Amino acid sequence: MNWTDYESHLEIYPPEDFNFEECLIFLSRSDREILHKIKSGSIYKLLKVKESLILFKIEHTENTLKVEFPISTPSIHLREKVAEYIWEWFDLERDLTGFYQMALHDKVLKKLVHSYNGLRIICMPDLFEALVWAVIGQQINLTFAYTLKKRFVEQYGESLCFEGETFWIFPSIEKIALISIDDLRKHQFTSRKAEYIIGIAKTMLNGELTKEVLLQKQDYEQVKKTLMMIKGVGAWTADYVMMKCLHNTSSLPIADVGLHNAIKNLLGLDMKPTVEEIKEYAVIWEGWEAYATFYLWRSLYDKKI
DNA sequence: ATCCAGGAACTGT
DNA sequence: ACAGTTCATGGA
Repeated sequence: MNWTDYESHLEIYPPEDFNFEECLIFLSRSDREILHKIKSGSIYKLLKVKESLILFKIEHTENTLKVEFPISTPSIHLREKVAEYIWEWFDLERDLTGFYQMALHDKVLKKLVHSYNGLRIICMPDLFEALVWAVIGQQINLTFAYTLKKRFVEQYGESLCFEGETFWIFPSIEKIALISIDDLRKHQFTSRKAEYIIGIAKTMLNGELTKEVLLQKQDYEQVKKTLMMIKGVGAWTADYVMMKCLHNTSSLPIADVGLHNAIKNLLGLDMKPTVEEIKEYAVIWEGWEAYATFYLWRSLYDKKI
């Protein structure tokens, strides 16, 4: 992590090939997103660290991320936690050289890495949030998924008001472990989704599942298998979480409809590719499947047909 | 109206 | 292992 603490604010120094504008495009993809706000090119987010609510603002100038604290400046310990969160959020530890070299030889990715150079996987550092968001997104369109997430956060999350705006924290494991399926059904969650989400909260509350334990496992299949033992987590969700939360660049949510559509658009296919065809495209991606997927998802935001 | 959406579990073979 | 079925709801 490359940063400096200036007591009143922080400066974080991303790698050369980091594109803040691309981050903003991704973070602006839904007007129903309530876990951060974008205002005048700056990102605002509320974070909870050890019972402290911290509102921070990220500005970008000359490839430096300047982090300020509009409400009050937290302690040095918490400032470091904020820096760590941001470093992880934008996957700043990643060296993308290998990805870009590989992509030059790939007909699918070649144009994308040129257009979106510096785009990094926008992560979800919190495992519970990543799992719940993935379950919410299963088999429904993204717009509705964001609606469900908004209801979920506004009903069960913590919030804080500042200058007439409300900032939200994703609901805690403790809180969700105690609600009932019917509580979520009132918000148009299907009973199945409700059951999965509450089950995940209960499993994590018992300490049976933590990000640390998953990160300790080195073997890709072992991590995936562990995740898939959770009811409601299939192959797609496991890969999604490995990609967005565990920073596993080899994860490939191969059943993903967005991935299929992106390839179809990009190659001008008449029909969406089959899983077998995607496996063939993905051979060259080895080691960078997650980044290939993320760049393909990004391409979906360009061409609204 | 109709199709389908950033799927998963269950069932039967 | 593998394919078909069911679940449920809103978006376009």
